[in-house]
Amino acid sequence: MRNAPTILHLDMDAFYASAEQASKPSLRGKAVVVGGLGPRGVVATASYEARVFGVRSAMPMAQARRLAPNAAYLVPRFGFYRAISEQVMGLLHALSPLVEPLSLDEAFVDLEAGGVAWDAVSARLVGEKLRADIRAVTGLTGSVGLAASKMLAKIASEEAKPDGLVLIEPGTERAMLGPMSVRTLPGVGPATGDHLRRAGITTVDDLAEAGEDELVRLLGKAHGQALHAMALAHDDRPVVAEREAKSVSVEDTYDVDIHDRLRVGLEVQRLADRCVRRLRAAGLSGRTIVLKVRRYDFSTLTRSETLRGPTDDPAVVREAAARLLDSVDTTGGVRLLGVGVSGLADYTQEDLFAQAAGEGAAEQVAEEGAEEPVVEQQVVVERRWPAGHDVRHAEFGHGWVQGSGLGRVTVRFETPGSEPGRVRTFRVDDPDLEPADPLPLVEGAAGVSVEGVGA
DNA sequence: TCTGGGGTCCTCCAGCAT
DNA sequence: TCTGATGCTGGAGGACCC
Repeated sequence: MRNAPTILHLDMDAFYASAEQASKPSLRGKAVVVGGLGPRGVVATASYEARVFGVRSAMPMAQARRLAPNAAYLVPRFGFYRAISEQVMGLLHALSPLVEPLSLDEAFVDLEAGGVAWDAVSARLVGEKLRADIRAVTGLTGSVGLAASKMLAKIASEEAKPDGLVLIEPGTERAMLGPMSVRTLPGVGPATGDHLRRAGITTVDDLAEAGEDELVRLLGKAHGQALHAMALAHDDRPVVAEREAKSVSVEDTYDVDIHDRLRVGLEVQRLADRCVRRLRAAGLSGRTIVLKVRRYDFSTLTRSETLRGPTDDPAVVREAAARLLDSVDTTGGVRLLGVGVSGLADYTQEDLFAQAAGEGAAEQVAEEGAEEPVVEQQVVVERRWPAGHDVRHAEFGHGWVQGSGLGRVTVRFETPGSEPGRVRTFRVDDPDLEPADPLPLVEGAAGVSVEGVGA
């Protein structure tokens, strides 16, 4: 661990919900919940106003609706969020070549490697300027943590939320961490937290006192050693700019459990094709095919098969997935199916026989479109008017879908820079109404690249 | 109307080779 | 030739993260 707080962790505040509020003036200051709206959806992000009612990430949507019945419920628009994320990541890359994105809304930056900060004073200045720049370019707020290690920088940004900056001075880490819950440390989730609590360990100080041997005995070698080091505030992990993917997978949860074995088989084939499309789009192939099945009772099992060599052939992946399905009992119904490929390589080395066998299928997949997930969602957008998506009306201009049903769609006409707008209702097939790309959140700023972000 | 989707890493076990 | 130790690989599952 270095002796200056020059590792920065940025965490955008309630990112998806804040982006929606910035995009829709009538939602500012209101409870907004973004997540799956189907019968089995969960909350992806809740605005701070919604959190007041107890709504949290990963909570079933039905529960969120009971807690906050008057909140606005929107489906995620990942293309839109990705465009904003790219603006933010651009600001981070201006600080240092060493930027490690963790997700669309989170990243580590090594400020020392960028030569922009070398002590607490300069680091704090860089952090504050970054927050101001993010607000200027995106209109959103982010919280910044500064410390001498990744773990501490992440804890600091959590402490800084929302819309703040916390710097942990080297030398003060142990005192600060000591009284905190073990759950504060990365890698301690509900299961490990419970395990430790049963052993009488609830705080970081307890962890440090327990000693490495005891933690290894309780949690296993890797986890025990890592946790003991973290409790002592030891963390030497570098900021890593490029990470190679280890696996590619797709999965679907069905609104209603599937009982029909034939249908299960067809869904697995469909997922295998989707997975291969993703694999090919990334220029990858893989050796191990994994089938995932979540049954009616939420029990989850996986079956995998390792091939002789890597493949990106849809027929080969389909056949392997079908073989794996043969070994699974789906009596009682399945709620989720998934197909994944791991053991990735960035080249294909399929034997000639398999190539020939798969040719027809490969063409079929190509015809369905290499960017199928996006295309498929755009088709859905056009027909179903998902809540929250942008639209344009020939007469009333730009707006967003507030809700739809019974052949009607309700639209609120407003833009990021306007006052809260008025609501009008149209027939779903109104020829004057069409889906639109999101508008930039900040007028005159570099601008959200809006191409195709409606999906 | 209870529990998404896409990942990573770790542990344990069995089978096999040395 | 047999046996035990060891290490590797594959398969399954669990925990965690955003």
